[in-house]
Amino acid sequence: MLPSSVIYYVLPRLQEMIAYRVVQSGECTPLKNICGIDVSYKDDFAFGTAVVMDSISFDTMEVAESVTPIKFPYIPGAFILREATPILYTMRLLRCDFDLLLLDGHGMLHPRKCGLASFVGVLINKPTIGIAKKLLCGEVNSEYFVEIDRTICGYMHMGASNKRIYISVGNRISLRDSIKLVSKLTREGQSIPEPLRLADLYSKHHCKLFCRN
DNA sequence: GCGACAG
DNA sequence: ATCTTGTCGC
Repeated sequence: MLPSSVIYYVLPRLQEMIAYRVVQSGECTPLKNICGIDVSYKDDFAFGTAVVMDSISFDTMEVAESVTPIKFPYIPGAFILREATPILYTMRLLRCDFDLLLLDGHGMLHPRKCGLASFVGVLINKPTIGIAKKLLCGEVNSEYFVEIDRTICGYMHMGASNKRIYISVGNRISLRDSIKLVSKLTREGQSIPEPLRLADLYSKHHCKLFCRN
């Protein structure tokens, strides 16, 4: 089992170092191939699914799936311990390239400005956006921006059926562009951007199929 | 000390 | 996240 000193001292220092590398702005180049990765869990295994989709046509370009052993428990604020490895492993299986990665969890909307999307974004040095269903920290202001210590770190987006999601910069993109892209990539009647919604759907499906044998 | 706490 | 049947609602 993981020593608590790693969770309470080593990991936070690593997160602060990674947060320092986060770039909160992006280039003007069009983001064509969008990747969404999500992970489901069953017993001792993590089932990761990556979906790459064309941002204009919404055509699925590629799907990759992986099964890896679960190494860590879920600890709020230390989510990267549990989910980063399955995500990186699944991403490695992709044959086609992508311009933007969407992840289930926060980016810089995090106590140490380094949630899952920022951690992975800095590691792979690509644009990433964090999309979470619940707040880990911060307060929503009157304009739906989420503040930590009076600094804007994210945005609360109202999806279909009054379902809300919290958007934050992962890496190499602005919050403004993140909000725009999430809206653009979300289908009518849905609240989660399509690549992530499919990744979630497929990973749960893969998980159930796998466990029936 | 107590409660809150991404998936 | 996952464990789980029927059930309330658009």
